[in-house]
Amino acid sequence: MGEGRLRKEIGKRGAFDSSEEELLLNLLRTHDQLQIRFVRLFREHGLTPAQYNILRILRGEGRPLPCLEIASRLLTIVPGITGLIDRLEALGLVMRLRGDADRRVIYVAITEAGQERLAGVDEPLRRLHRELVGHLEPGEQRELIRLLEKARAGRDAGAADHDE
Amino acid sequence: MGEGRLRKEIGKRGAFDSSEEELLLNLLRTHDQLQIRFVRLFREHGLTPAQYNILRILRGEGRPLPCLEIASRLLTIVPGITGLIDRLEALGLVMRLRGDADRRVIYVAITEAGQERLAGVDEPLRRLHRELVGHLEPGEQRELIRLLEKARAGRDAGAADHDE
DNA sequence: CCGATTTACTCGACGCGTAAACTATTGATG
DNA sequence: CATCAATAGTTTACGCGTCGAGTAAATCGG
Repeated sequence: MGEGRLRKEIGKRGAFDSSEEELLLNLLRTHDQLQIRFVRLFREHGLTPAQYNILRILRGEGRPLPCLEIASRLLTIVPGITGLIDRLEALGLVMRLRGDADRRVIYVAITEAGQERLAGVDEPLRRLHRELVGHLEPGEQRELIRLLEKARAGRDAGAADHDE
Repeated sequence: MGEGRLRKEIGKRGAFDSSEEELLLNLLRTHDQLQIRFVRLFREHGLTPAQYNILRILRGEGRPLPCLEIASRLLTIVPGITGLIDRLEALGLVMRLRGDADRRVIYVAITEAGQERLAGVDEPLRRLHRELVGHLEPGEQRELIRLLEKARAGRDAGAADHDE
């Protein structure tokens, strides 16, 4: 039954080539389903996931950040940032500040409206978190976290500690 | 200790709100890192992930499929299919066949070139699968699969039909 | 001080996911 | 047969990730 379910969902013909493949397809599939829920929630609050992430980073940092700093934390490639900031600025949720020391840098700051928008998302988001994975036992959650971290460590193990 | 690492990567300020949040962020983050590798591999073969998935579905099924049938297996919303098929057709990897019985239906068939393109990806993809998660013990892989399925089942299971 | 390089960011183009509205064909109903 | 609803697929519009190329400000060699 472990393999029958995903195979049916994806519409594959034969068995999985390997347990690695089954695992990765499960991971991708799970992500997709979760993502759909997050997208919906953010949309209800007039935000996209990318916009939410930027606001979240700015709030977390507590000070304006350069565009490139934001980009590096998003794992997103640089050029996309401009448009994202454009839209957030048009929504009045962030503002651009030109740097004094280095005038090449443009700092992005979250506005009051941005803070409020974010605050409105906090509680529904917590509820969604519980809805999505709250049915896993605490021990299962820890184990899942451990396995995911181990999976990721396989790739960047040696590089993990060179912090950013 | 398991929480220090992701927090540093994402650039969060405080601790996680909950283990649910930590779990979900780990999942999203893991997916992103894996996805980067898949995208690269497919690009080396002149394909995008979406294009690969369509070819894979067609090969797996072994017969032409209607557009909507493909869309339903991709978890992708319908309209995107048109453009995907357009590009695959332009690349000569699939072709459209008008249905005899029902002339509304357009069947999509994989071509010889499509089969060959796909065959060229098979082995590198298997290698990538092993590289990405091959360092997990077989037991860990099974457990991870089980936990991911359980995580997904929380959503699908009872609530699948009331589909908000 | 002038020109070349570097840094930080922007612009244009393409692929794709999503939603809303449209066309074409089919099947049911009168 | 005429018409209307449902179905298959497309078009259009927008947001976003990605790539390649471009611009403005700082920095460095002369």
